[in-house]
Amino acid sequence: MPEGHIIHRLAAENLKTFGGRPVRVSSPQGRFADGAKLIDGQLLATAEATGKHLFLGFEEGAWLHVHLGLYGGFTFGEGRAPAPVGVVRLRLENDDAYADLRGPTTCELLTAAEKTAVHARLGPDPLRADADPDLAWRRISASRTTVAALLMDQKVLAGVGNVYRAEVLFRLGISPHRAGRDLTRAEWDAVWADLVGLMHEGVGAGRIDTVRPEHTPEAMGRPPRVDDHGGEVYVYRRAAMPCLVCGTDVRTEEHAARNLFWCPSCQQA
DNA sequence: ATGGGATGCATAT
DNA sequence: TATGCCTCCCATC
Repeated sequence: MPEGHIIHRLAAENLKTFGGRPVRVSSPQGRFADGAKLIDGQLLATAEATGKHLFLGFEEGAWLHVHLGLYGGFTFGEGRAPAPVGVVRLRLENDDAYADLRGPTTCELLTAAEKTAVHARLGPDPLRADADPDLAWRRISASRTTVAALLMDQKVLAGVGNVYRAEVLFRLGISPHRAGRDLTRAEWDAVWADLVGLMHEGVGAGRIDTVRPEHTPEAMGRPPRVDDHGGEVYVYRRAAMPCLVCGTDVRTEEHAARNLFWCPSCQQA
């Protein structure tokens, strides 16, 4: 379930599990066999994330660059690694633990310069302390593109995906169809601040929860919901269900090749 | 058994 | 704007 919060968690978990020790690196599937061989047995020195990009730094200077794409994922386990199940692109292991990577859109080795180039094409990441939200504001405030599309554009903002996009716009009552340049500075500041808060909570929880305490099913006197993506949200994947705040049916449409969800009443143009 | 969908992105037009 | 790609899982037949 890869938006930026998951990638930051993965950086921390990889570092905790493998950091400072030699790591056996392999590619049971074979597709990353050449790269795995180059770093096999080296110490894992660092791990970091920017947006949805994960970087593991090895002792001789190579960077393992992973992007999960739509459905890639890591599985961690304790103890000796079992025989691989399914299509495992990358396996990291030591005597105490292992991690399997399946289905990534990117799994490659980069030089430091190549890694820098990846960072250079990404906008500020709300989860990074060194992020400069002004860089995003400059692009948004000059763009005729919808705010819905801009929030998903990793050159504008790194780490926000379809769930955070839908939810932050709902929480601030902003119609997803407004042009970026029609946002006020105050609205942008609020969007950024909310993303910083929500995404940090997401890193801690490992899931996306955006519903304020006063709107939880319990507080509203509704039966509790079980959401199939794992968190409590206002509009994401709630098409044709009543808005948790006003009761209007949540709407959905395909927007720039992604499913967009919003409440037409709470988020007026 | 099958097929569609998915929290993403690159490329082509 | 449309298409392809990576892989798994679930609903449906």
